[in-house]
Amino acid sequence: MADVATKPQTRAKGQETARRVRKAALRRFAATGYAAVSMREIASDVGVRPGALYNHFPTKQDILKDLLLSHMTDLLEAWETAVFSDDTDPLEQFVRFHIRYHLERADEVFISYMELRNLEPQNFSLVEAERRRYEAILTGILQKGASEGRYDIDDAKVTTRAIIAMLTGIPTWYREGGHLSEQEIEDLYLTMVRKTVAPVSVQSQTETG
Amino acid sequence: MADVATKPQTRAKGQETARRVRKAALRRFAATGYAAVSMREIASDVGVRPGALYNHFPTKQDILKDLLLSHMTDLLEAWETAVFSDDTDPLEQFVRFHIRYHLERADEVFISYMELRNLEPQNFSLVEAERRRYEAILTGILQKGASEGRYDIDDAKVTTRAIIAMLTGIPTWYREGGHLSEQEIEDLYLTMVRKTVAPVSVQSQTETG
DNA sequence: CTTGTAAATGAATGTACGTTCATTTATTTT
DNA sequence: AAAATAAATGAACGTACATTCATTTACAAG
Repeated sequence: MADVATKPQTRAKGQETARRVRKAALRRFAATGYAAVSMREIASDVGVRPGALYNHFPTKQDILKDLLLSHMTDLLEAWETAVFSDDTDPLEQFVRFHIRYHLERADEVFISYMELRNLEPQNFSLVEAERRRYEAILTGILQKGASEGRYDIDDAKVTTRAIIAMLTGIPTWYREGGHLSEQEIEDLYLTMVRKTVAPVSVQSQTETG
Repeated sequence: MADVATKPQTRAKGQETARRVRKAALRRFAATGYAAVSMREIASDVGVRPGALYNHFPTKQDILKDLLLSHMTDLLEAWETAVFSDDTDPLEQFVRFHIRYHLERADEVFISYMELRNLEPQNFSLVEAERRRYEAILTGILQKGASEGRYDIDDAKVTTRAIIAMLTGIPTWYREGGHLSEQEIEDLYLTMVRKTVAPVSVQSQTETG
């Protein structure tokens, strides 16, 4: 066996600590906000002295940047590697994927929205670029459907933001064990999203005046 | 003239200071978050020494509670006193009202969502109760429309949250002077909301598989 | 004019913060 | 076995924090 496979225990231990720092920081940031969390608290969660954190992250700000950026890149990678049966409506794929991914990562979603403003401008730009890439996926699906006459959309970018806001709001109120299953949530939202972009051809109007 | 109308200047000055404290705190909390704002910064904005703040608010926490609670009660009062032409679709009334009110108060909306977690449990409950009252307004409109066959809705509460999330997301990206006017935003979202709750009677399906 | 009171000051309290660093411990490399 | 390196420690750094309070200023009431 070549020495490629050897895993120096010291380095492995260090990476494990870094992982635990990310995990503890994520939970704390989501619970009370970036500014309200001290390095001492994170160190205490990890089981280490505060100074040890600086072997893994140069500053507190870098922990936040790491969390927000990797959330977006993980999201994009998950979409790119997700496998769907080819004959599924792309809009259905996107809606179900988005709901599932975000319900599994309530803390990441929360801090990605909340703590953007605590990023230094340069780090903010990095995260925003990834966010736009993600939105562009849905915009592309909508534009393709519209050009083929399957959807009726006034403004693809506004509709993208409306749909993503609608879907991303779910983790703020959904609780496991509530009266709706995750599957039911998916189905309800898929129906609403489909109606939002549906052709208005023969759709009845709801105005009274 | 009765002495009811007299305004002691000292007290008037104090109320003006309290108003300026709220205003400064609102802007700062929205910009960098509750925990990241110091009483010294607020005092500096107001043009006063830090100790003077305690003549108007017992603690920093009370400033936050004041802002979040009054945002919700102001919102409810604005809805209750809003006058619409009677023949307007209630759903249209609600959508236009919500968008207008929230676009005018981006900072209040932002901190009401962001800083809820920084409220002590008792204050949190007060604000949550008001939020539920507001959601109930839209739920009522949806249920009435559904019972009269004008809307087709699977779950009124889920639909309420979906619509409010969609609408409340607008201030996160809308900027005055952008390529869409506030009127155009209202119209675009009204169309999407109407379609979301429209009867599916003859609506075409968008599935491909 | 005196008394009362609301508002603001200026200084101080003790506490907690992010970060640094010389040193120690544990593991890997030569 | 020696040298190199990664990881963690423990103590310290200067700074900033929310809040308190005796005192002063400015206005109101009797």
